[in-house]
Amino acid sequence: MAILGIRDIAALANVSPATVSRVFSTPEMVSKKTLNKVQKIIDEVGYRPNRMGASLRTRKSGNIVAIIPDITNPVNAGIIRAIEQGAQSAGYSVLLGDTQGLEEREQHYAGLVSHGQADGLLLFCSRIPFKTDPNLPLMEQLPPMVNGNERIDSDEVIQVAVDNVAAAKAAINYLISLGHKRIAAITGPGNIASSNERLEGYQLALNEAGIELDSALQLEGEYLVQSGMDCARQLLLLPQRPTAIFCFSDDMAIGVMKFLQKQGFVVPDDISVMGFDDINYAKFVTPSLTTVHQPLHEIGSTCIELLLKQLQGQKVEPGRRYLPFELKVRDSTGKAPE
Amino acid sequence: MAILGIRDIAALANVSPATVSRVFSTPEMVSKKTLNKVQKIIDEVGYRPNRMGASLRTRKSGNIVAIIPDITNPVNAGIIRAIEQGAQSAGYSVLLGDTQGLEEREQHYAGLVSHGQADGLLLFCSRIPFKTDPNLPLMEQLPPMVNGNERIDSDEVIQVAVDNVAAAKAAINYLISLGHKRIAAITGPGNIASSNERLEGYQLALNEAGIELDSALQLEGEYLVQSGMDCARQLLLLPQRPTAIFCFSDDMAIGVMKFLQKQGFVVPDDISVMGFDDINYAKFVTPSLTTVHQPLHEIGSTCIELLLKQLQGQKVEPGRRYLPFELKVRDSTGKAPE
DNA sequence: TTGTAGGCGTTATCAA
DNA sequence: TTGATAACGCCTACAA
Repeated sequence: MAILGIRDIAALANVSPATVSRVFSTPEMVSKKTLNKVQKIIDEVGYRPNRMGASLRTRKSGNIVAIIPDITNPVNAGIIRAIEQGAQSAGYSVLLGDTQGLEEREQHYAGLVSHGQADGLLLFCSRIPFKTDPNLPLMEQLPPMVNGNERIDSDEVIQVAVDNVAAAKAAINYLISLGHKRIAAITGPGNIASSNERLEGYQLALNEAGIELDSALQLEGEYLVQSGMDCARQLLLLPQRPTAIFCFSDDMAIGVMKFLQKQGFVVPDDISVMGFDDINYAKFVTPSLTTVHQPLHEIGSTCIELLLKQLQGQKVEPGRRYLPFELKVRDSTGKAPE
Repeated sequence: MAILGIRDIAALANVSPATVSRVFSTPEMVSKKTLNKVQKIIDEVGYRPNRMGASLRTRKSGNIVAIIPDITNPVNAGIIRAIEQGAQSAGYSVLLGDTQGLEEREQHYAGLVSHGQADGLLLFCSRIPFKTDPNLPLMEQLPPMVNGNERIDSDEVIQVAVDNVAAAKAAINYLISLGHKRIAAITGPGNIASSNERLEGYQLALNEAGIELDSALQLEGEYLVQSGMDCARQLLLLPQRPTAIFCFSDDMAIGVMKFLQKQGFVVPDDISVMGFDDINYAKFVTPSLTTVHQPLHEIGSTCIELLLKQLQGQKVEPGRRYLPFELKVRDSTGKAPE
């Protein structure tokens, strides 16, 4: 049995193809009687309109692309889930663009929009994956797009994220309030915007408290458990050890705790550890991890919402939207030792 | 500037649309000279062929759908990453179908294939999301499809997974070898195929060792950390406590350990805990978790490979492919107490 | 409320 | 090696 098209259905129902089309797109414009008649045929033969034909005509694919560095990262996974839900309930499908941080792949996936394979873009990295003419306004050169998590340095892009500077500041202020003065920071990779913002918040908080910065206490990690362990080792070798370690991701914090414990240190009595993200496991490691909560679902749903608005032709104001973070105090932080 | 089409390029380059098309699809059939000429125009105006037009003609969308219950689960995320890589390097894009376990959503996403929006299907649940006629051979009614992880009861479907029965058996045999006789099992939801297989392996291993089954030691969880904690509480309330607990997911094992420790038990001295999956955090919790390793990357890459083969018109034998699991012995299991 | 007709952008077939 | 022509399946003025 060959696959039937709209004309076959029309013939079987004794109506025109246009009417069949209307049954799907604007059923209120079809009389009850014909509607039933056509519907019956459709159900009988199991006709499904071909999306490609429709897309070609309407110039809408019904897809959006989400460009993320790593779906394996719980932060991204949480965001993507919210995106997928929002997209689905608006009739859109989500194309997954896992880039492993590679610019080449970011461009590949952004290209899907240029090819008409997707209508809009959700971008979770800090590069704009399009060649743009600096003489023209940026907004006019970009497709419907929302940038999440990683800041892009432009006021013309719609951005959704937590205020990383303020969040890091809040984290450090809490540690300071516990009496800590030698506070180490384990950052993410130096080319990641969010990591640099957190670093800024860290330095700001220390400055405001009149604590001198010590570059030996500032280590660069890779947002992975293993780099937490590596950095912890380095910090323990210091002549003057920190009394608290602020990690820019929970994974690294987990690595730090693991290493400290292996070396016989007690967290938080000897050294306090603070994370960032509040992944699921943060409350289940031992001791449970004090960390900065990111509202993953809200980040994802805000991103998709703003994108859908654009796709529906509504104007969305460019610029940053900050979503609220929350300091989750648990058991990995405590008073500074004497 | 309006978007240019293939005819515009053809006009600019003084060739026919067919030639421009060939520059993309079969450049070896175009003379060097015309190739260069056309290429130059393409680069100048930044022409990108519209995928919808091509798809309509070729009846290939270039997309595949991955239907998974929850992208937030590290097991799924790991598999998806491998899938995405394999798909991308073959020129396919991956549509993400996160279903939250809802049959309705499974069908929605499977529908993308019927609508021509995707060419094939990767299925990580145990229902076939198509209405099929039981009188006809199943294979002829299904689109190119591969089923991963969750068994479907049919020899006509291509399936890729770990041998859950054997894996669970190996896990229990190891516990038995440590002297454990009262071994509890915390299963996944009762409608999940993989969970039932693991349960089968658990029972088989105990039977073969001549250990009587005790239904009080067999609890149903939800694959979540929280249900691990809940089940652990129940087990501790038993008149005869287990000396070992086998959890059908690492998340539940982490919950179990957390609860045991909170109650003052020492793992593994008082009670041994074994997980399943070997997620990233398994080796970083305290004590590090003994568990059954699933080869996530290999599962994903095998799935996509078998799907791509079908999409290229090659015949793929239906039936199950088992990928090797591995027992990872760490610190959460030890000799049974006297 | 329904039908007619043309075209969305590409590729496949066939002929040159 | 290249070109002319006809679909692919659908939607949407416009006309009836």
